[in-house]
Amino acid sequence: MKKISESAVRRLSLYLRFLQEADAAGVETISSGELARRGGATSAQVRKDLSLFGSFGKRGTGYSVRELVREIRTILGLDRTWRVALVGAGKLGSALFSYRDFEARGFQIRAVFDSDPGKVGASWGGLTVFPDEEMDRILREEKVDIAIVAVPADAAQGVVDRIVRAGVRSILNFAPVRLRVPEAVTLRNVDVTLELEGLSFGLNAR
Amino acid sequence: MKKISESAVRRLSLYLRFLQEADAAGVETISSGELARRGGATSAQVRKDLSLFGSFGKRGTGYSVRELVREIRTILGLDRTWRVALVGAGKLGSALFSYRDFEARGFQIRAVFDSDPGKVGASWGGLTVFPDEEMDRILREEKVDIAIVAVPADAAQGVVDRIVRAGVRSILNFAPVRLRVPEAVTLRNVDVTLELEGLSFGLNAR
DNA sequence: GGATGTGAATGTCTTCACAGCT
DNA sequence: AGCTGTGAAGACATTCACATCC
Repeated sequence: MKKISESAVRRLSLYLRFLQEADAAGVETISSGELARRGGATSAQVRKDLSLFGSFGKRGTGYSVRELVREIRTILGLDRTWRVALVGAGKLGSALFSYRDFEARGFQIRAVFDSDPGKVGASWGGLTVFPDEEMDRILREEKVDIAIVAVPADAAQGVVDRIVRAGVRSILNFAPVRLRVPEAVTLRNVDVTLELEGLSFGLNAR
Repeated sequence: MKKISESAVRRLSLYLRFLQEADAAGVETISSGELARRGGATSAQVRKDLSLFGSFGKRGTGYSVRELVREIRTILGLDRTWRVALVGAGKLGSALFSYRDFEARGFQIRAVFDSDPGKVGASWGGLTVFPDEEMDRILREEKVDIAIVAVPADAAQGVVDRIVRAGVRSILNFAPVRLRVPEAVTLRNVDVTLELEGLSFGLNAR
């Protein structure tokens, strides 16, 4: 299969969001132009992105909203649920945990971990917070697909090493640090400081 | 001046992080190769990125860590403090507020807002949480440079419109929604759902 | 000798523009 | 006539490779 760029995947997610709104609003058909307007792209871009995966439109008419929703969900792997673990039960972890939009999109949090004995044993919406030492066992038992890392920067690499050893292949990291993972593991970073510094650059350059 | 890509700016931030660690560890000189290894790039990339802004190295030797830290800080606008407002005093807002690493990097939170009367009036580390209605006045009084939006998706566009009207030109948005802002305003998005969906795509494609 | 700075070459992503289908 | 699907062109970003300087 062709190599798909990260930005193309990101745009597909955005298209999907808008398409789901449109579907809920009863819209049946949509053109690449309309989709582009709301997805933050050009119409050619939309068509190119979709054409990477197939021919979903009708010439002269556009795309069936319903059908395109189904197609993109399949492409992105959102036609199933993913089993997620949250590592780090601090303020950020808590905010992520209670952000129930994930659940709605098929990301189920199955386990929560923390290294702080003061937090271990607490009950989080039916889940018990487990100590880091139990990670290997539980990640395997729960067949976790994706781990979210929300620990301080200096603890992140150790945590990630554990996660990798437990066989988890996808990691979303919130710690502001560059982590090393094996080739076979996919790592994404959400780095708020980096974003702020980007804004700083933009403000500075005027 | 040349146009600088967003990814180049992001890499500069990463280089800076490592350089500051190295500086703290007493390292005086560093080569593009070493910097690349830790910054997640190639040596040619490092040199190219830096050359966009000047010639900071010595041939045969490398770069002075101390000097390069100073240069990159200047380039990114981190040689000053930026005045930040936080809009949304929910769990995410609270997590961001207590994340004191921002402060250390020159991003000072000067005001907090929320639309919930139950939260308005609370004291957050010396700051009073103000109602949305006061945003226009306070953003101007406090000369806020950057607004962080941490409100639910359906409230985000309204909040952003207010922020823009108050003259703030840089916004970091955490709501999972595509916002419209005028050309002159810089908007960055941190969209956790999008990142998870990206990981889903990666897992799915095997 | 060793590492920078940078044109040239390569690779990747986006936009153009139009043939082809409905 | 209208809108998709897609090669070709163009823009942009990365990597190569080497002359240049410390």
